[in-house]
Amino acid sequence: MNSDELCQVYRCLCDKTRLRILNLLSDGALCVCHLQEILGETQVKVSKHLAYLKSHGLVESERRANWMIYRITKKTNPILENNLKCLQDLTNEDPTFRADLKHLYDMDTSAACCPSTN
Amino acid sequence: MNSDELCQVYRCLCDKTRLRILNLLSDGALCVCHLQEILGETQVKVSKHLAYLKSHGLVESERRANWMIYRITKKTNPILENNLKCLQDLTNEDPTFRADLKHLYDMDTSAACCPSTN
DNA sequence: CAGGTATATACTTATATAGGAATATAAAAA
DNA sequence: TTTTTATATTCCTATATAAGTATATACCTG
Repeated sequence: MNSDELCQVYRCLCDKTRLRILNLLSDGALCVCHLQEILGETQVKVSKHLAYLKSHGLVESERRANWMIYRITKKTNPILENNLKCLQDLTNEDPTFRADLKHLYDMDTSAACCPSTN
Repeated sequence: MNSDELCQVYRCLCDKTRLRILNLLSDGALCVCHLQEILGETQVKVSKHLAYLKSHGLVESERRANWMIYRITKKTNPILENNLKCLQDLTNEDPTFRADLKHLYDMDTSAACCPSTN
């Protein structure tokens, strides 16, 4: 990774909605509709931020029937991994991150769109 | 630190010039003119990026006669410290960061503007 | 005080990006 | 094949910010 790529990772991280998405995906893959529900944001907004993250290699997606399943990229990225870890540490301090995760855990994950086969 | 403050830190990190500045300051305090010379950028550009970093609490400054000495903030900031460490690890990989540090080490630091009393 | 040096700020322009509205696409269901 | 569901894309507008030019400020020296 060079300095330009590094900047780009930080550009991905410098938006709150994207941080919330990454925080949720750190816990496992999710479909757009579940992200949308947890974040309480519009479909377009969520979809665009996912596209941004994907275009810069931070997340990957896979279609499953009607649904698109997003996950943190499998390619190793030390900077990303490091900062995702920081995010987890922050979860206890930040109300938004904490509420998002609670929402995720309370969610019915038996729906067809988010198979537990993460 | 909450999620909004976290975003702001990443906003500070997502510019290459600012990353170069932070990388240099990780090694110790520097005046604007030395930063300017190492970076090979205009005075305005360097000054503005320093102002940006300062306004968001990542660096501090102190006047010494004609010169302004900038340093990494003394307030502990786990995210910042963590990423500055990543920067150092990257120094070996990235030509710009490496060249900047070489330039710094080769520089005459006996000048009045950059007393070694960092 | 006048002049010089170092740095900061104001003003302007260009670009990236955020977000909304409408529409397009892909797959499943009827 | 039409409709529905889930997601993506296009078009538009507003805002943040990067960088340049010119100017202002702060401090030092004589």
